[in-house]
Amino acid sequence: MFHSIEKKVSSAFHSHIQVRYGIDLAVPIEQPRQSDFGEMAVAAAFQLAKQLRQAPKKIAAELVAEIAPIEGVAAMEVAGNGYINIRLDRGAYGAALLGGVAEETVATGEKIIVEHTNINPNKAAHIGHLRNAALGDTFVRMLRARGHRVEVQNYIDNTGVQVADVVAGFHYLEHKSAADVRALLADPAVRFDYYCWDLYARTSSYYKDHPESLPWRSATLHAIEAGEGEVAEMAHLVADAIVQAHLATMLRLDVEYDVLPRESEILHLQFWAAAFALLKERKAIYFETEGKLAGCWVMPGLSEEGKVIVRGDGTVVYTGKDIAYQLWKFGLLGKDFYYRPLATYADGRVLWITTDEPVESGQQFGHGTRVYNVIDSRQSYLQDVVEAGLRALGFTEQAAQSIHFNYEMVALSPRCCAELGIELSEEDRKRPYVEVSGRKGLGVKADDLMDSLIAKALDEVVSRHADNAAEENRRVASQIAIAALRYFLLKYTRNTVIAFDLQEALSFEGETGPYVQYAAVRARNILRKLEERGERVPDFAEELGREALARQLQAEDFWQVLLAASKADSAVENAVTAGEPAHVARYAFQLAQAFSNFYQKYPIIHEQNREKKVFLLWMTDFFRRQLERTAGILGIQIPAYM
RNA sequence: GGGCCCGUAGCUCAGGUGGAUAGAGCAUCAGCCUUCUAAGCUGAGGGUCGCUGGUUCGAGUCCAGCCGGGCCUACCA
Repeated sequence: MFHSIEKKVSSAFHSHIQVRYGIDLAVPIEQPRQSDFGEMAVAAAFQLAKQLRQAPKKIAAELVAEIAPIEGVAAMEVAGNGYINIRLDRGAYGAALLGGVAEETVATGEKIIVEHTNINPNKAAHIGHLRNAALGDTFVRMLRARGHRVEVQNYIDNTGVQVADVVAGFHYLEHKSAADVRALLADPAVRFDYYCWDLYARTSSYYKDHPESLPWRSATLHAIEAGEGEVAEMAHLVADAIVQAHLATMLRLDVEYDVLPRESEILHLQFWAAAFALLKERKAIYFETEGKLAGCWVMPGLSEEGKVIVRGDGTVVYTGKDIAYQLWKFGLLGKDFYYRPLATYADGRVLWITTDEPVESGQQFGHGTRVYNVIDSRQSYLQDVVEAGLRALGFTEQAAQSIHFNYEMVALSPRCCAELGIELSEEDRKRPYVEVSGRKGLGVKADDLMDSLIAKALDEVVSRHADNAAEENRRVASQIAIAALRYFLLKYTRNTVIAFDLQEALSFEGETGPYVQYAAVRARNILRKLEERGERVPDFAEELGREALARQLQAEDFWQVLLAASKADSAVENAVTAGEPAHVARYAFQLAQAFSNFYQKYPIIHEQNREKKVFLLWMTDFFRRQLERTAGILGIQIPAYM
């Protein structure tokens, strides 16, 4: 609602300025500094002042006097040195909200692909992966809330070095066969993703201490790329099992996907071969014959020595396969995967996975017009290489639509490491924070963190609702824990390094997910209590006319609170434009805060005046809906009680 | 050496394309539960927006140069 008036005001000013002064000026709508200045502010007079060489104040006065009335706007006034403050017609605004005037969405034909999570399937997920998934999933929800068509892809790098290292660990260090790995998988006492977590760290450190063993890696990679034999079979076992573990972990956070494109198919279905041929043909890469990169295919330009795409031993680096994948996402490769269903989510949506066996699934994925790759900032260089690859192939438009949705890493503070019993080197102890490293086995596992959060939440829930069924309490505790975790991961803007702090992550008070949930639960309780007392929730449209609304909304408190609640669409739209899920989180918190205030200050059920009571109930209901919707965009559920 | 990012209250962080008196949470202190759930609310203290210049009517925000920190610059991702 607020958003559509904003747009109306902006375009009214834009066209008036165009006609009156012949200037094409984008007119942003600002928030006045103080709420008693009005609901919107326009600073266009300052911009015009430069071009017209007149005082801003004079121009502002002219604009206010000459512009035609705008629907929904009650008054405009010049303030300060040339601000134009705008006051809305409160009764009309309330009536429109009550009438449920539909918010227009931006339905374009565009298909947006968001790739996120993308964890190497060789070990349990850690806190850093959770940030990726929370950001990606929330951004998807934001886009969908604005009416965009979005496809969620989670790329599975099942033929890369990281999988190879775990397989090499099984094969060379533990002398295990495929049958042994199978037995391990079947053993209920073994948590396979945790087992691999340790094995991966062990193998990595073995390579470090015994560089002469590095040929193991190359041999393993070759075997995996060839796709045949014992080693390749082990790689499949490991990757498939870990993918299942990751999906389960992410599902705890309500993160779901549409399709899992796998790197093995990129190789087997000759995606890479096709991309390789294209890269060679268009001279985007060259074969190095001398120097230390002799024998490699190299893409020049981005760093001093160029980026190796094909190694001296003939295997492809991840970035090479990523170029092929990126081409496919845009439908530029002229090749396609086959798909088979992997799982069905609770709402009936099917998760598909790629396969190299020709099957007619009737599914089509890819062919996006815009692609967001949710990948941490450390990989900016690699993402630049992928983009440069597209450009070198002549796909400049698609290169421009390839968006690296980057974010800073999650790190651990030395204090946090101490609390978690993680030993640090002398050097690391002096740092402000230490990188999470799967290679070093250094990090907080996602499932462990969620378990701690749930245990803590359960304590709180049981202390308040000891009488409720244990199962109910567990469900509520889990919803609270997930809300706390998602909010914690989302409240930082993308380019802030999160120095993970256990105390802060475990907090359920202040600016947290549970605070938002609590406000929504209270709003629901009011409506529930009303019915428990034998009263009915009124027919708001019936009882609250425009005059009544105008009367009630004269109270500044009520008006401000309603205004805040009505800005959900505006907040989400701005957050989409900024590419910043943190903005939605902040809005949700502010909304909850406004309601908590309102709740504290005004008894609703006990209000004696009928009109006021109905009005307060309507406000409560409207708040509840907006809060639930916004929380939903953050992937936060509202528990039945708290 | 080159590229990207960060520096704002004791701590952790927000501060749309420059604009009105720099904000929030935590922590600290003082209050509020016989009244819709205290995971809450009210109030207080707390700031040289890293430093120095520049652009401008106006700079936390833009530009330059410093200082401090992080990441990348791999035939790992």
